[in-house]
Amino acid sequence: MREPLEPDGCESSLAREPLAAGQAGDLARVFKALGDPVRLRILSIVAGHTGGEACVCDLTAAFELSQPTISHHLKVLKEAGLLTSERRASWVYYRVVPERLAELSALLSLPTGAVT
Amino acid sequence: MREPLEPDGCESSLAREPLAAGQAGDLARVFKALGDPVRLRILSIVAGHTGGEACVCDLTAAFELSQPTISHHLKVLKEAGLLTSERRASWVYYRVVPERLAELSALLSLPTGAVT
DNA sequence: CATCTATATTGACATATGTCTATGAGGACG
DNA sequence: CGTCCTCATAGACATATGTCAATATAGATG
Repeated sequence: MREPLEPDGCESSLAREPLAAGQAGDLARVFKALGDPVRLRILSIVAGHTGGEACVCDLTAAFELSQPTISHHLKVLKEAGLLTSERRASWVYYRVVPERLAELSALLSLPTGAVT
Repeated sequence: MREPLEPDGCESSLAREPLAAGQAGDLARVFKALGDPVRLRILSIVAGHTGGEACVCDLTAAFELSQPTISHHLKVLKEAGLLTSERRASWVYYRVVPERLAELSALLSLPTGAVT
């Protein structure tokens, strides 16, 4: 889940051609990771955090959920390629992967001059 | 699920400010709808179909899944505001809602000159 | 009206998912 | 070295989800 979501230089759009089953599976995993309110908020907090990163303690403080639950969501986001983590001393800092978001964003933007 | 995903003229980005719990819930429902390979392929087929629309028969033909299963996925996509349907004679035609995709696309595109 | 075709709904069932508690692992620090 | 502190993993459990077979609904057509 670290490689680009699409095979090649084709920078995509859902409408370009029928999504192959394989690509659809990879993509679905990423969107599924986004398909939870807590994970969306985590992503939003990390993205908006000063320095572009947030430690787990910042996140657990932002929710009324157990620390393991937050940890679980972070794992899902990381495995979807949406976050990276780095340990510094006792703390683990998470950052968003902007390229990943950009890929999704591009995929969802339909060609403006679509054939109608 | 037909209203815009964000309250106001704020055209968004995940990083702009911590996503409120309510917005996150609405958004998550939409991303969850995208979080299935079959639904992504359905969306792709409809988006890429001549005339911008496809009838259910086009879709059932494209998968090795039962007709009720396809119907179920269409319902999920429709309730997420990603598709609309229109009945003409015996057939029901589905179309993507480009505004909805555009909203998501905008939300996922981080501000380029992000504060680092 | 009877019937056929296209699509939707219902109910059932196996699997996936989100959450928790309990516990483990990695460093800091006395 | 023992003890905190921060974070991750494991296991359990209730609920959600994807799928199917069976059935219902809507419109066309004889």
